[in-house]
Amino acid sequence: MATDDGLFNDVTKPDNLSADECAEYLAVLSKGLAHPARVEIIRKLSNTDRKTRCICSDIVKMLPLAQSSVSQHLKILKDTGWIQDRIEGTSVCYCLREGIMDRYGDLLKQCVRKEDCR
Amino acid sequence: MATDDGLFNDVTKPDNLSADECAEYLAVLSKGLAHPARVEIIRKLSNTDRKTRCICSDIVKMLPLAQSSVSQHLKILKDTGWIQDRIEGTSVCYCLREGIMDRYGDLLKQCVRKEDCR
DNA sequence: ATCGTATATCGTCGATAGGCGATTAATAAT
DNA sequence: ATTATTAATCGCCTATCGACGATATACGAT
Repeated sequence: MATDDGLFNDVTKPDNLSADECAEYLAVLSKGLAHPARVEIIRKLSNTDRKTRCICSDIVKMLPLAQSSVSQHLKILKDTGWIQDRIEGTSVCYCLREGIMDRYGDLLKQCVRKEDCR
Repeated sequence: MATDDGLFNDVTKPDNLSADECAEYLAVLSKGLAHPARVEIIRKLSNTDRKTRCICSDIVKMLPLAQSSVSQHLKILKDTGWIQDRIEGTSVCYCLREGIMDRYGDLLKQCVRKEDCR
């Protein structure tokens, strides 16, 4: 089952953001991507469809980091709204939050390209 | 005249990046946006065309931060490749690097959407 | 030469990031 | 019940961030 913490949980909801909220939200999402290891994780997950397994241990194997460090990065990605997890027996399956890439792209356009935040 | 430091100077050049370089570059740019004040600055600059003046002191006025803090954020934006500066008499004119938004968008697509980094 | 304005840089401080190994917790297998 | 596997968390350490006031620098105007 999907977990429920993080700064911007209801990633699917917030739509009429004030300019400040826009900036805040964009900053949070950007912070999620502000480390190469986390970019790698997002790339990996974006190439794994939702039905496919996307297991934590695979991510650990993929990166030149200790398991604890990877776990930390996964937590940050979860807290910043990029990913979800789902427990499957003894392992944990990670996947991108639905539509998060598009949402990020939209925010970039909204907040950065033009003055049309509300 | 445009200054010349920062991690990814030749923002106009790097085009066939390895996967790692892709991740690194995307992380650096993302770090640039990873603070609301910097998002605000980028928004401000993106709504200011290149001919228009985009003066440092205006940015300071816009933000609820000390001048030294704003200067620090501007430095980070410069170092991460988002902006350029140009001295004009006694003030400094800031603007977005040419095509940086598009480049960021492209990187997102390249590095995150599909496995087509080189 | 002096003053005012505009910016960058320095030094300090507390908070956060990022790394690691060790430990804990939870399940699966024996 | 014991053991193995998987992943999160803890504690520790160092480095970087982010804020600030103070200072330095550079220039224009007087």
